[in-house]
Order: sequence, then C-alpha cells, then structure tokens
Amino acid sequence: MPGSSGQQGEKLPRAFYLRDARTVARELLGKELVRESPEGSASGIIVETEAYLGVPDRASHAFGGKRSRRTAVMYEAGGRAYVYLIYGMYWCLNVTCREEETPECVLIRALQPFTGVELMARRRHAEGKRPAVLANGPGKLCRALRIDGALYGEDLRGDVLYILDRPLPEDAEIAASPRVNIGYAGEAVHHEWRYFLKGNPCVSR
DNA sequence: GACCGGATTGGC
DNA sequence: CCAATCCGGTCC
Repeated sequence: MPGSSGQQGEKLPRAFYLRDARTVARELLGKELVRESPEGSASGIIVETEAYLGVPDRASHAFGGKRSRRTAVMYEAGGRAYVYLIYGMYWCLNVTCREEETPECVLIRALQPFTGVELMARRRHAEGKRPAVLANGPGKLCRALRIDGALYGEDLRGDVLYILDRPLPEDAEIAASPRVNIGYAGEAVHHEWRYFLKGNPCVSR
C-alpha cells in the first residue's frame, strides 16, 4: 500500500498509519512533514524516526496500558499527532499508529529542512546557520515548525499539520539502531527501533 | 571535539 | 522525583 498505491505529493492515506509502528517508522523516512501557520508554511523531509510499540514496550508512555490525558490520543485510530512536553521545555512530535485501542506511535526525531527554511531559522533563532542544523533533533524540529501542545491530537489528514508522500531517493539507505535516551526501559533498550537515512547530515547526535 | 550542568513543568 | 532534550560553558 504505502509506496505502491501512494501518490507523490498527496497526503498519506489513513491506511498508511493503521499499521505496525516499526513499518510506519521506516516508511516515513523520505516523506515531507508540512506545517501551515499564519506566519507561513514550512516543511522538512523526515530523516530519522523511532517506533514505540505501546502496551508491551517499557519505553512507551502507554506501557502496561497506561491511560492519562497525555496518552489518550494514542488509543484513538492512527493518523494523529501525539505531542508532549519533555524536560519541562521541549515539545516532541509523534505520529499515532494502528487501530483504536492499540497505542503505538512513531517519534519524529529529525528533518531535512525543505520549504520555509528562513521561517524555520527565525523560529530557532538560528539565522545564518546551516539548514542541516535547524531540525536535527525532536525538540528542535518542533520549535522550527512551531509544534506545541496546541497541536495535540491534530488530524494528520487536515490542513494544519500533514505528511506528503514522497519517493525515497534512489541512493537512500535505511539504517537501524537502538532508540535514544531510554536507558530506564530495561530489556526494551536493545531493540533497534530507531531508523534513519544513512549518511544524511540532518540525523541527530 | 568531548563533557558537564542548568533550564523548567507535567506526570506517576 | 524524574523525564523519548538542547544549549552554552569549560577544558582540553
């Protein structure tokens, strides 16, 4: 489905999201995340993601079936934004996956700035810096695209925050590694559920 | 370049 | 009390 029937430049279909978070995480690489706002439009190519497998995953906010105001959107059908605050000051964007009551999601960790690059630089107070550094981390990309709690639960098929189908470049190579900063998560630490485009200068860390 | 601490707030 | 982070400082 994704890749096969997908149309370049179209919003990803609902069905794209209703799948295993690892599949969605891999297939989101190369897609274009777009943010429309009164200040203008800005977007980036997704170059790094992490899959969070919900109830059985110690690193997931929904581990053990945990429900709260924060995790609620993960229990809805996939294709929405799960936005949360971390370390008291940075926002992180996740894309929810799977059907209702299956709280899997994908953390978007890094973007290659694509359109509205100057707007992104202004929001990051990083005017004049290399574009590669504007959104190479989950907190940075949220700041660059002005993604915050106001976008919690936003439908990714709407007109505010959405993801466009794009083909992966011919030479793109997908690599996997353990997820970042989840040292507390016991056995889950070892799973290689972080995906990124090998050699891309916008991948974090 | 590597390493370290501080910022800052909601969730369990 | 700690967290799915970032930035600016220091000291190589």
